[in-house]
This record gives sequence, C-alpha cells and structure tokens, in this order.
Amino acid sequence: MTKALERREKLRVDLIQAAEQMIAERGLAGLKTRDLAREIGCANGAVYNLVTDVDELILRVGSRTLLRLDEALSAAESASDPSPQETLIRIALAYCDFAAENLQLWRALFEHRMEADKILPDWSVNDQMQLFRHIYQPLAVLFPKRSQEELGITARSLFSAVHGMVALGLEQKLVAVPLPALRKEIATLVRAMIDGLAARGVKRISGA
Amino acid sequence: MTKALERREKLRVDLIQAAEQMIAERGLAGLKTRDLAREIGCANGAVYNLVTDVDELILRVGSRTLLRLDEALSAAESASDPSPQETLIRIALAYCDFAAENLQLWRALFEHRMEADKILPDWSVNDQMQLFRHIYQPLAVLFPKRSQEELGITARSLFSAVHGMVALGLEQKLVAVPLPALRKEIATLVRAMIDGLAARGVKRISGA
DNA sequence: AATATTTATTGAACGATGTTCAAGGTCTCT
DNA sequence: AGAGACCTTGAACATCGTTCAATAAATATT
Repeated sequence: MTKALERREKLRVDLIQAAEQMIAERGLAGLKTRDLAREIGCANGAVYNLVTDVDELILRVGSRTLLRLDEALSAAESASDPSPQETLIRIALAYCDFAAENLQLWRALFEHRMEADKILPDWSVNDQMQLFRHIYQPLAVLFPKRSQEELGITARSLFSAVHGMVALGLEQKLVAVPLPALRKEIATLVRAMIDGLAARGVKRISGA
Repeated sequence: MTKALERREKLRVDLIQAAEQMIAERGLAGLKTRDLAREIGCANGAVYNLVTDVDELILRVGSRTLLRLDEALSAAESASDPSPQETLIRIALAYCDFAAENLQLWRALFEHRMEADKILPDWSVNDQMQLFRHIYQPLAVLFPKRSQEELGITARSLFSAVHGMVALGLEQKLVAVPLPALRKEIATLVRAMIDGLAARGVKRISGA
C-alpha cells in the first residue's frame, strides 16, 4: 500500500520543484502543464493526479517562495546591530534583495489572481502574507506608547511602502533604477518615515 | 476614399471602448477577441485590421487610463489649500481614490507584461508612467535647497511608497482594508515621510 | 498463488483562445 | 462601368488547460 503513495509523493514534489524552476526561468506565463509533465517524466494528464489545478500548483510554489522570503526577513531581523531603526532598514533592504534575486518567483506572488468564485484551499490561508509581522518588534521598541492595533497598522503601512518602492523600482514601466540606487532610496525613505512618525507623535502632544 | 477610413476609425474607437469596458467589468484576463468582435459587430478576424495585437489593444486602453489618472492627479495638485504638505497628501489620496474607483483598469496598468522581445510601439512610450512629476512641484517648494535630480529621486520614492500602500491595501492578499482606513493610513504616512525628510535634511547639517 | 477489486496512468480528445489567410465583397478612381 | 486596391469574413491553425474512457498496476481476498 505504500509503494503507490510513495511514488505519488515523490512525483508531487518533483512537480512542484519543476514548476518553481519553470516560473523562475520563464515567468508565471511560461508555466505549461505539458512541459512540466515532460520534465518530471509522466503524461500530461497525470499532472492532475498530483494537483487539482495549475492554480494549486502556483499556490504551492507561492508557499515555498513565501517561506524563503520569511527566512530572509528573519535573518535581517536578528542581526548584529540591535538598534530598531537599523533593523527596520535591514529588513527593508532584505526584502528588496530577495525580490531582485528571485524576481520571477516574487512577481508570481502578486501577479497570480484566482477566479473570483474559487476559494483558497485551507493549507494556503495560513501563509497568507503576514510578512509585516517582521517589523512589528522593532516598531514596538521605537514607539512603546502605541497600542498593538496602532503598531499593526503602522507595520502594514511601512511594509507596503517599501513593497511599492521595490515593485516600481524593479519594473521597466517606471524607469529602470539600478539596484544600488534603489537600495539607497529605500534606506533613505525608511529612515525618513521612522523619523517622521516619531516627530509627529511628539508634535501632536505639544500641539502644532 | 473617406467612407472606408471613417468606418475604420469609428470601429477602432468602438473597439478600444469595448475593450476598456470589458477590462473594467471582467478584468484583464476577461478580455476576449471574439467577445469584442461580437460587441462591436464585426468578425473575429477583423479585430486585427483595427489593431495588430491584443497587446496593442491593452496598451491603448492603458493610455486612456493613464490619461484619466493624470487628470485626477492634476485636479488634486491644484486645489484650494496651496500648502505643499497638504497638496502632497491630496495627490496621494487622489491616487488611492482613482485606483479604488477604477480597480480593474488600474490593475491592468501593472498586470500587463509584454513578451520580453516585443518592443513598445512609439505612441506608447510617451505616456510611460511619469506620474511622479505631479509631486515634483510641491516637493520643490518644501525642499528648495535640493537639486533637480535629488527632487526627482525623492518624488519617485514618495510616489512608489504610496503606490505600494494602495496596491497592497486594495488587494485581498494582505488583509482587506476598508477604504476610509486606508486613506487615513496614507495621509499619516505621507505626512510622516515629509516630516522625516525635512528633519533628516536639517539634522545632517547639525550632525547627529 | 490465483483471482478479483480497487486505484493509478495514459494519451487522445474537447473546448477555449489568439492569430492567420485565402476567398469573396466593397469601395474608389478613371 | 469597370479595373484595381483595399476590407471583411469566417474557417482553419496552433496552443493552452482540462477531462475521461481505456489500459495497466497495485492491493486485497480467497
């Protein structure tokens, strides 16, 4: 009873890895079931024994990408300099670097859109983009007076802002920016946002 | 000699309008040449007399969307309160509102990706995302000491940051945020960025 | 060990889609 | 009115994701 399932499982991970590599090399639009089947050595139709959809396949690859991204941000979170300002900048740059080094896979996270009616499988709801939790800690240290909810909102805003700089920065559409320049811009703006948030918190008390 | 061309032109604008409406209603993925042909009353193949590609069609719709977006930002640029801070916030909120009200068309601007080899037609290079020029003026007033190039970089960074907040804020992927909450977050963060950039400019002179 | 039953795999076929093209129709100019 | 240029048509092609009846394999039963 094991023999069949073993083979199935091995094929399934082969499939997901092949899909990951194919997206990395040719983009989300370059993912083709027939090519995948040839790659892992099975018939075209057999793909649908391992996975119900290409949607599921893309989500599974997305899970892996999110996991690696999470690790990259975690590494940046706990590094030498514990100053919360510097930590936040390190995390932002780590996000930028990950996106640049995994461009197609990172894009796939945001490009993919399910048909409105289909609901996400439950194994996929867990890893649903909680990336901004990485910047919660340093923010909490910086702004000890703020509530959990306020901090959560600020964290999401900060993360989204950095995401936007990376997204448009790595795109052709808005003038190609060399990576080192982009990194510098990100560091500058993150610093500014932190300073600005701090100042605003103080000013509001003394009235302005 | 006019009769034929007139009809052609009328059909062409019909086609582009139909495409615009179809994207607005069903998203970029819902754009189908056969449906378009039926909509404007011609054969499927005739679409390719009016337009070389669906790529071109999408770009033409994108041009229109960019134009309307530009107008919306211009309106926000020149409004009652001339204070540059408030102007920048108004522009950011106008961007957010436009995206929310034209969700599918706005998404199409960023979702669409040409195959790597195909080059953009020249009529499309002009309106290539120069949206951040809208925030150049108020920034120049706020930071008169900075060079044109520095201001350009800052403008792009600020715009990208707001774009990120809107992009992730209107997405399902990162927790659905109610629009009023998103607008408040944007206003807060834009203010913070401005304050932070100003403070940083001062601090650097006095050393820190 | 032999057979029956359940399960997995195959690859041909289906439907949808963007795109092309030869055939036939329409328009324009002389 | 007729010749030549242009347009339009809809059938056909290639490429997808996806399905399914037939076949093969694995497992369960006797």
